[in-house]
Amino acid sequence: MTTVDIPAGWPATEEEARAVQDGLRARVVLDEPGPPPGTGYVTGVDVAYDDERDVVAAAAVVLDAASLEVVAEATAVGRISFPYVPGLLAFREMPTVLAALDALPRPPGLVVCDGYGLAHPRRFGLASHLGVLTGLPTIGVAKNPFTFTYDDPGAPRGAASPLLAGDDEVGRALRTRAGVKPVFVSVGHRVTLDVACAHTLALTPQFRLPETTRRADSLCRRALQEATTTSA
DNA sequence: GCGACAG
DNA sequence: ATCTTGTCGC
Repeated sequence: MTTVDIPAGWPATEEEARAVQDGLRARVVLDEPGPPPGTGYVTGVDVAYDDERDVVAAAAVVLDAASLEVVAEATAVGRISFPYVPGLLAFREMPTVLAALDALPRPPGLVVCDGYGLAHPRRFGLASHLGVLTGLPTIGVAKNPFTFTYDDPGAPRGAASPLLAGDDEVGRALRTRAGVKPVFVSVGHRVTLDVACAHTLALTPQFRLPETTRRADSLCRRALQEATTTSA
């Protein structure tokens, strides 16, 4: 497990953070299909917080895309780098997530984020942000529709409907388990929405949320517990 | 101006 | 995100 410092020059205000998003947004690549689902590696990243102690823990878990077995994992802990502000989540998670990815013993392949990519007030959610900073293909799979609207997809697994920001399709509500609340998929970087949804379905053979985020979620919680329980 | 709002 | 055990149900 590695320890991270907040990068020098990290945005300190909402205004600065929004300016960073506006400056980076043009670097998002949307015309690449992305890695084919079911092959290579897929990595889940997630973060857990202890606001009381100002501690954040991130985890990156690499799965074999075909078997969904864990082949590598890494964690990082640091100080909370930004308050939670809807639309600025990336500034809260990025430094620690980047450190966890760096600590991985092998390339991550496609990265699956817990949150949004293109589906964002300025079309630059944390998945897009992470993709631009790392150059990796990324997607976002969120548990809530945020400020967007959608028609409920049909009940069967695989059913989907557009996630809308006004008239723009910024993502998709995707049913990963029959009769269960859908997840909300959006493109991050270097992946197509169709491919992002295909990956999401490949990663949810049994549960609503992708195996990648389930694995990363439990790992970062353990890392946080350890960092909080252990002295120092 | 007020409320809602990824994690 | 986080506070939080057992319990109802497939």
